[in-house]
Amino acid sequence: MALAHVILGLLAGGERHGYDLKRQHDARFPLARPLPAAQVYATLDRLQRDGLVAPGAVERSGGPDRTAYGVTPAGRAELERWLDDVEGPEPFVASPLSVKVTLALLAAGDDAATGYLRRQRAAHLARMRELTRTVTDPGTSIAAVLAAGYALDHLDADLRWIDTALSRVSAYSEELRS
Amino acid sequence: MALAHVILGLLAGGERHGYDLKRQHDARFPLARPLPAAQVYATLDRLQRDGLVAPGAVERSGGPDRTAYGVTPAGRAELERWLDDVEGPEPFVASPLSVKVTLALLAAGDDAATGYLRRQRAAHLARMRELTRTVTDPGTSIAAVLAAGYALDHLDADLRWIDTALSRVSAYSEELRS
DNA sequence: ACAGCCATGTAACTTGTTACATGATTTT
DNA sequence: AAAATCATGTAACAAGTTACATGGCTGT
Repeated sequence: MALAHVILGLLAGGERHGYDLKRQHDARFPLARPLPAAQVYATLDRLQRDGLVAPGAVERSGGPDRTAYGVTPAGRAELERWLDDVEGPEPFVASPLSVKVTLALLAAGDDAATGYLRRQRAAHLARMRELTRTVTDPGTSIAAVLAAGYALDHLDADLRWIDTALSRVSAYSEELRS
Repeated sequence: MALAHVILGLLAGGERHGYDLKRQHDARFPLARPLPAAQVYATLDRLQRDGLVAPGAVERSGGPDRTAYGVTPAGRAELERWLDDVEGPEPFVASPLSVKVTLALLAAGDDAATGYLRRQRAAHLARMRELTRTVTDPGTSIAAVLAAGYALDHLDADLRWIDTALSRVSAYSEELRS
């Protein structure tokens, strides 16, 4: 229910209609994938079904009717609960990188896994150069700087992992084969 | 189609039946969430529909029939394509952390966002202590060490982000309100 | 005898994705 | 006049999750 909470949060400031929510989202999260409008309407339907939002004012001006939605008391309670909750201790760890390396080792051998790690390393470095440009550009908003910084830190974490993985490929490969 | 590729990879070593794939998965990815068996059968159905796997030998021994599946040539090609592909340049960045902080700022103000960041920081540190125990335990398999190391690096990246975010809450808050 | 794992599957449901239809307004 | 964007929605589909039904085998 990730998107549902985002929409609740955006509605907390007052009633808004569907497309407006899409615009708010795209403005607030500049480096995130633009939200497909269709998903907003679908999510609003579910939120209304669950009693967390309710339709309010309807604006009729030329084009199609614009129905604004507002957060109900139950919705406000749910939003508060979610905001208070720390992002789960994540009891499980499954990284896309290690999954791919493991399967490359199993299905195609050490060389394939090593090659993959090296290519991934290069791709990460290229992406990091791009993001660094974004961060250092003085015209970038704080929201975009924070988002890009987050991505940079995590790409760097990936790089560290890639290097330890490279140094252990042969030992890991042996373990898998046993 | 994440799980589909995992299953293709596990089948690359030879025919296996559904439950065996679940066991393989859980053994290969020790810190990942155990794979619900039902999902294996559903995914095998889709893979068969798409011509990437084909049913092979059927073992009939006491219990229910065990149908083993094998990778077709098309499946092998798809697996190779996927293994060669580096994990996308991820053109979009949306971090659960920054989403929550942004919404906390919008919906509940600076104090709520700051409080959330501090609580999240404490939760991360606790989780990192746990994972460090796993990594340093000499009995841990290489697979588990790699998985835990990955998680540790990324929790550390989160911590760095949390600290920069804490130092910019008020500036960010102003930007959002403008 | 009973608990628990092995093994297969069905059904219902939730979230997210894509493509499409419709038509108005705004910009070039 | 054409193209882009505003704005709403439907329909079909993909992927993952949970609960359940069924029955055999294994260990205590």
